[in-house]
Amino acid sequence: MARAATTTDAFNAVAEPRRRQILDLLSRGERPVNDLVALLGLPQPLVSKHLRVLRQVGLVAVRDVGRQRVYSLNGEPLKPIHDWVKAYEESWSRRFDRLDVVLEVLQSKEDSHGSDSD
Amino acid sequence: MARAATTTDAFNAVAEPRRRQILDLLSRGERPVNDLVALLGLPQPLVSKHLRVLRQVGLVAVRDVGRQRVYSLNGEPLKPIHDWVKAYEESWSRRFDRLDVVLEVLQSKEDSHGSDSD
DNA sequence: CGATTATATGCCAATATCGGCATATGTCAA
DNA sequence: TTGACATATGCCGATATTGGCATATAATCG
Repeated sequence: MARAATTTDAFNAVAEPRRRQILDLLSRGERPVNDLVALLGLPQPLVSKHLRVLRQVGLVAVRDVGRQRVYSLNGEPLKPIHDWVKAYEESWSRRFDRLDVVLEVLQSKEDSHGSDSD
Repeated sequence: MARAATTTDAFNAVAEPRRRQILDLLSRGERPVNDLVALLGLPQPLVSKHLRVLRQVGLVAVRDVGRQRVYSLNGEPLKPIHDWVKAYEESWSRRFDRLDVVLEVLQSKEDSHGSDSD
């Protein structure tokens, strides 16, 4: 085995920061590839490759306009991510409701287990 | 280069479904490793390895209790994920506000570009 | 047709993963 | 001390990634 393919999931596809950047740009409106290339300052083949991954998980759609390919956002595959993290929202916003847990965290940081930093 | 380390980010750490499962279990309360092993039905070394990754990105904390190591959830590193996806929430909940985009998606699916299924 | 523009693909190197299995480390009990 | 229990680590194989560079494919223009 190995790590799951980046095209398995939105989870996996979006773990790559550049792909998140691309989505962020597209959220402002559709763009042809070369626009993205210019905005990102990355080599064109690399951008095309990232777009391919995003296409395969359905996060972007393409449309042909002359010799350009215009990419647009399709956020729906992000919903599972949203749904999943949303359940944890309280764990940081109301995190002092469970002081015991906080204390445990602090305690384990002071303890002697190689300080779990690795 | 290669793919970013799983320990780089919460984004990367959480791309692995088993690690999400572990967090889901811990969200119900802290647990020693063997509890998780039993609940997940996975080999113990594998669980320990996943826990290590989660520890390295700060998603879990450990506490020693006798010869057991009790793991607990720390959701805070998930906040960046939440913040990021949240911005896209409208793109699926209000997705018919931009009918043009929807039409483009449909159109590109009918078009002849190898149907972007790959 | 040939040239140019726009984008996608192919191949390569380097890397780090996940899972399997064996084993090290650590802790408590007799 | 010896042993049993709980957990972590080490090494291995197989795989797939990201980025680089060259090149293929596609479409438009003269």
